[in-house]
Amino acid sequence: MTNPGIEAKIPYSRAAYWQLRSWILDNEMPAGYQATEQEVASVLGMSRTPTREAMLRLENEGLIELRSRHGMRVLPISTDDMREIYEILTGLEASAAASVAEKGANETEIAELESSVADMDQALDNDDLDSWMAADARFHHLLVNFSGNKRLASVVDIFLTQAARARKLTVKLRPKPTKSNIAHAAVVDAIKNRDSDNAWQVHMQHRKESGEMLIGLLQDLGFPHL
Amino acid sequence: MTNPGIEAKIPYSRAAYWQLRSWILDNEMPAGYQATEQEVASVLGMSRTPTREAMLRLENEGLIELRSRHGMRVLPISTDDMREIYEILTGLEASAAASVAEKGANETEIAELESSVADMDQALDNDDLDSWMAADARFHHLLVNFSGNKRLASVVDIFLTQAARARKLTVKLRPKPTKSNIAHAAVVDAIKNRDSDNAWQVHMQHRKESGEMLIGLLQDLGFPHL
DNA sequence: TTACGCAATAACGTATTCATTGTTGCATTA
DNA sequence: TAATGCAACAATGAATACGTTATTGCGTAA
Repeated sequence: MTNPGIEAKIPYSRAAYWQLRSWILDNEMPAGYQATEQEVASVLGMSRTPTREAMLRLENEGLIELRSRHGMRVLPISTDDMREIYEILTGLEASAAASVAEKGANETEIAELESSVADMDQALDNDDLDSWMAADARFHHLLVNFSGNKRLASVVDIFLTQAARARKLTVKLRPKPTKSNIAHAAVVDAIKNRDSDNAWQVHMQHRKESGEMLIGLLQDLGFPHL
Repeated sequence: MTNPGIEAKIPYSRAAYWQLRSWILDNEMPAGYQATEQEVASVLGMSRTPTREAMLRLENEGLIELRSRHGMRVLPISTDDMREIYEILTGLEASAAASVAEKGANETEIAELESSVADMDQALDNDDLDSWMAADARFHHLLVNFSGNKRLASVVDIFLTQAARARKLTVKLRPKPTKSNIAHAAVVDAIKNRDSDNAWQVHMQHRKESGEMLIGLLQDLGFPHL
């Protein structure tokens, strides 16, 4: 009735993928959660075929593990895993920052970046860590997208997703991320000045530090994994 | 009879994946090749189910595209694609080089790196570009593996694979890659000196240059894609 | 001749079926 | 009690079956 003709029918396999993904990221399927294909299929209300397809994709993206005869298992994230992930993100996002600075960003793009930095500042003033996390995510997202490199954006997204659960756990425990805001503002400045070396340098330093901070936190708090 | 008990039975889906992958990389299924699921399954001598699984994986890895009702299509690689891929490889491999230099490599590892550089030198003396390409690949492979970052190694591998066909096409046409050998040797030196900044710098510069050279070649030779 | 519409077809997405094989639990034995 | 062997079971990997729907080809009309 509504939307006559624009029936965007989503295939079951895709629906299964998004549903499982969101359950995992929301910790409704926490790290270590295990279930057979049939169990998952039943929960999703479909057959094993599209379920399997979704699980294969999630395995490729590093969120779950498939062990024959044991079904899927939601992967825990150890501090070593986080180290790997942050090393990758550091390299890739720094590339993106340099690339954006080199080719230059238009006014709209600059405005969007600045607006996300402003949101981060405001969130910090309000001690609103949820908003801060959202604005921070937006900044990183914009940055890699403005690089114009679709593959890069997609890889970064995959690893951000892998790290998402751990970040969610620690954001409340970390010191006020004042430095992050400053670093982001500096990256925007470098982009405005078309100074790609500086953009690279600043962003890399920022990612390195925040990665080390996060890993330190996880270790101190005794999260060997998850 | 032979190998009693150690029957390493490969699942059809995995066999299909490797078979298709090798056909694509060897250009037996050239860019643009198109076939339905049923056709591919018939060629592989199995049903659509494991075939489909293999195709999904190849799609995730960026080698083919799946279009409903049209089957799979081997993706062409345009110069823009190569630009994206090389930008990613530059960032990631430079990270790896820095990481290896920072944590240090043991004698065996150094020896392996040096041996691959030596092979590259020898291949160059003999004008044997196939051997050169193999030794070059080995160097890059060793480098990312010695970083100890499994995720990084695996992502690099995926993008190297995407670029493989284009590189194969151009290696015979490019100028003698003397600079590559020098750069690789310099990276090894930086690793030996535990100079991570230098390793980063040299490797990044090398990747940037060879990427630009390759893209220039593709453009000059009028390969808009493939 | 070109555009349009309809019917036949073919391909996919999903469900179901089936054989194979690893796992689990229990009974037996040292 | 702990270890071993066997039988029942359960989960997967693969094949097949089936309904839906986009595409293609042909005939008709402008």
